[in-house]
Amino acid sequence: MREFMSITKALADETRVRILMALRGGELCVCQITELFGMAPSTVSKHLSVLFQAGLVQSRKADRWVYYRLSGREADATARAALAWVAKANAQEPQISADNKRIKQIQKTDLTEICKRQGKM
Amino acid sequence: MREFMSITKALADETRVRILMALRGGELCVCQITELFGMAPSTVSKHLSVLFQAGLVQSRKADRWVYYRLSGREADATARAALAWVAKANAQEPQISADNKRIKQIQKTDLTEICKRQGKM
DNA sequence: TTCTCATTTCGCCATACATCGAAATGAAGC
DNA sequence: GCTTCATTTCGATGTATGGCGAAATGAGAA
Repeated sequence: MREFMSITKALADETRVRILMALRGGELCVCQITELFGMAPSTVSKHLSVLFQAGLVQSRKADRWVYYRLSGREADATARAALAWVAKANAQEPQISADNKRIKQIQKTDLTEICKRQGKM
Repeated sequence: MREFMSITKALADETRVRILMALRGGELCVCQITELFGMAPSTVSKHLSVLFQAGLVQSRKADRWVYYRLSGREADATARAALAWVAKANAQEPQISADNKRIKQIQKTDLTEICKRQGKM
């Protein structure tokens, strides 16, 4: 039950749901997600931590950046079902479409450039 | 998105999840649910209100009591999928089994008797 | 080792929410 | 119409959580 509640609590915040939907297009590094929401890096990091604790996302470190992606086979059936539910429910949401557009732009920018901007927060 | 978040927020409380699982055995009146959790009637009523706003449960008034049940065809696809996910994820939970046992006991007791006890809260 | 720098952790503040008791509601019976 | 009584609403309180900035972390470069 504890595990299940960690998932529902993770899903009970709009920013975290938007992060999950953003990751459907493939892995993103912390600074890219930070850029997408215009929030402080520490805030985004905390959100990612909550999603990770719930088993909904995985991370890998490469070069100077940490990349997050949706959990696949690593996740148990409940987490996978949650991800499927979230994906289906929000597929048509305007907010998500807007996010996806923005992500495409962000992905064209060099990571170093993005991180430089965030140094001032 | 607002609708979806109302569902995830409704699911982000253990008591509310237990209520949903309890209702899988059929409709229950407010005082029976109150008896199950040993909470104040006002607290249980608030929880049921949250579940109702999210479209996860329906209610009907009969005699002196209000009965709540899981939403069926009334609910949209997202809410129904949520209920299915919750049911599957918690089917084997010890806490839920214990609740189900307790409910069977409660259902043997007369509603008037249950409500009398709660008058003192 | 020392420096750099993306990320995380920590401390703080404001807001949201679970819970309770008391008062309001409103339907059924007298 | 008045009373009863299950439920809901209201108001207050403590706790949990989202947000930020500052400091800590830690891996790679110099």
